[in-house]
Amino acid sequence: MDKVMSMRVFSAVAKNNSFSDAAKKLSISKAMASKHVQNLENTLGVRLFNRTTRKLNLTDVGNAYYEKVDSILSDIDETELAISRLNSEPKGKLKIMAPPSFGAFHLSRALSVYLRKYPDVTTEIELSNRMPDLVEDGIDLAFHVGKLEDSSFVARKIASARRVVCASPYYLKQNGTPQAPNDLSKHNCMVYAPRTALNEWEFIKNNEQVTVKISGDIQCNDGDALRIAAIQGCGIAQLPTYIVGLDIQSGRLNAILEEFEPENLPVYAIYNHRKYLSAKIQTFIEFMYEQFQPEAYWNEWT
Amino acid sequence: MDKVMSMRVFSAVAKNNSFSDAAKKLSISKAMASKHVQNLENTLGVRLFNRTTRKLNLTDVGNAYYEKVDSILSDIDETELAISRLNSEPKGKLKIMAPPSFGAFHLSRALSVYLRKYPDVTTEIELSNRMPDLVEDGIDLAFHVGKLEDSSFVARKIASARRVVCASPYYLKQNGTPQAPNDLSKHNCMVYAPRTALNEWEFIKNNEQVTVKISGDIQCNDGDALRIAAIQGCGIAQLPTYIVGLDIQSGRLNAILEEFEPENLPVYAIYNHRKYLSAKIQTFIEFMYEQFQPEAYWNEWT
DNA sequence: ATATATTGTTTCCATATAAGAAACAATAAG
DNA sequence: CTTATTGTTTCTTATATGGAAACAATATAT
Repeated sequence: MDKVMSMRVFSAVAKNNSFSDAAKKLSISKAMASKHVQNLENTLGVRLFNRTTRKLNLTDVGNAYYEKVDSILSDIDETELAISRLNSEPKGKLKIMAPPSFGAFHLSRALSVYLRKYPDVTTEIELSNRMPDLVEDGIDLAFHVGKLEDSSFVARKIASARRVVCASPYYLKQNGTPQAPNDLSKHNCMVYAPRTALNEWEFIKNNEQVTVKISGDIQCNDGDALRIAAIQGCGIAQLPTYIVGLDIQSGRLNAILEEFEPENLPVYAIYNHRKYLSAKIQTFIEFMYEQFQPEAYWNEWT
Repeated sequence: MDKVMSMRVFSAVAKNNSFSDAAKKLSISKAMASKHVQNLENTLGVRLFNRTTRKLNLTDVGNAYYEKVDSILSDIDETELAISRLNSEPKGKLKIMAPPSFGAFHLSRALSVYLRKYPDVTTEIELSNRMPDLVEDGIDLAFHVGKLEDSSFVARKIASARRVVCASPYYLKQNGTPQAPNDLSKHNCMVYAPRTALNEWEFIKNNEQVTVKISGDIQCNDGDALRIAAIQGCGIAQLPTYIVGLDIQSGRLNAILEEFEPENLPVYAIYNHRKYLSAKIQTFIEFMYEQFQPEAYWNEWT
């Protein structure tokens, strides 16, 4: 028998000086009203009302209890209301994790708009190339580019990342421009290994996916570092356009082998659970999704 | 599912960072611990913990809830403890009702001793000849002399009241002393009608109860008034010894027809309920009972 | 690597409980 | 004297409770 309910019944009976009226107001039978008060009396070992079938009077213990019960009940109600509100309005700290090459520019760019829209939300951002442990690290939302291995969390695709092979104009002038994927074997191809090593590059040739083993003198898990290396003419890199899009647009890098481009990688927002998702997380995921509809701005530069 | 229990489980899980440990400490199965937290999450519409089988973390809603839950729980516990104590230690106001002729002297005499023994008890005394309505009048304890009609309350016999026929020496000298109950018909017999009218007096003759119709020019529901009348020589009265005991002892009144005395009347303490009787009432009943053991002092004057 | 132990969850089932309808006892009011 | 209303009790049924065991996931030990 639910003690909180018993307390509600007791309070109502005391207020109305009647079991019947209290039962009506609480939409329960008077039989239950009677049992609830008895339940309280039994657990407390105390008589709360002196009552006959016609008269009702709080005992003085009952009176002392009554003085406390209402404040306890309203404490419970207020707390539950506040908790529900906390979850239904975007509010509180949003802990986000993202790969540096994605987060440093694109995430913070979007975030600044989001935070202006929801001023009660604050953020803590961790940029890292490691795979996040949402529960252990207490992370609300993590971004991941590429296929997902683990499925112990929920993922929502928010954008796609076009991958492009590129090099600096200077490098291409010095070493020639590859015309087909296989030409890459003669070049210094810098390996981007975000979270998983990638010493193969994907392409699409005659509607068929082909992979080309590549090699070079730089392997790095940080896309921005490779971008700098490419710009400086160290070699060729296959990088997402969210890293090199602007460089290609401005001519610092040239895209090559565009006609062999592989399928875009998915960009996921991943989080812990689907049920009872808090408003701050829900609205942020939705907001990020909107940002990159119908196509992420970083994928086009012509 | 008891919400208070669910809150206790939630609090324990948060404290121990473990469902299993919390379950052990609360002596429930871990299955139940899990269900209780789910119960809370469902009623609140909120995720309280991020959890996998190996890791556990409060969500920030969970954290906000946790900050409140403990204070609510301790509020409930403290209240219940205080209420139990209130009932188990003599404390608070004791509302007593008694017939004036009994209360004005004997009750207040005993009460002054009782109150010295239990300083946390205060009293409100109503002296009245009417029959008390314990519930309506909010009376903790009432005293009644004589047979009980109503049985909607609990009664405890605490003493017996000897009844004696008496008159002033002056009256007897003027009108003669009756030698047998039947002689009373020639006398002015004052009718004492406490709560129920008594125009018959009881006697015992040859081990058999006999009643004698009496008449006189005074009928009163207040014993003390009749006592005064008797002392002043107005007539003969049959009165309890708790009223006239001292007068007979001092010679202001003479007892007559002592060999025909009827059975003593019971003196009852009556109260509302037997279960969960508060300490103040319980101890007071016991105290009063002790006062008049083995025999009430008012019944003997020789 | 493989085995073992421990975690939180789920399933299953006997048991206990909740809830209300109706009968009941007590007592005001008409 | 009848009627209506009170709080309690009884009775029955549908539901919930609670734990054992199976389960899935994942640390730790060997």
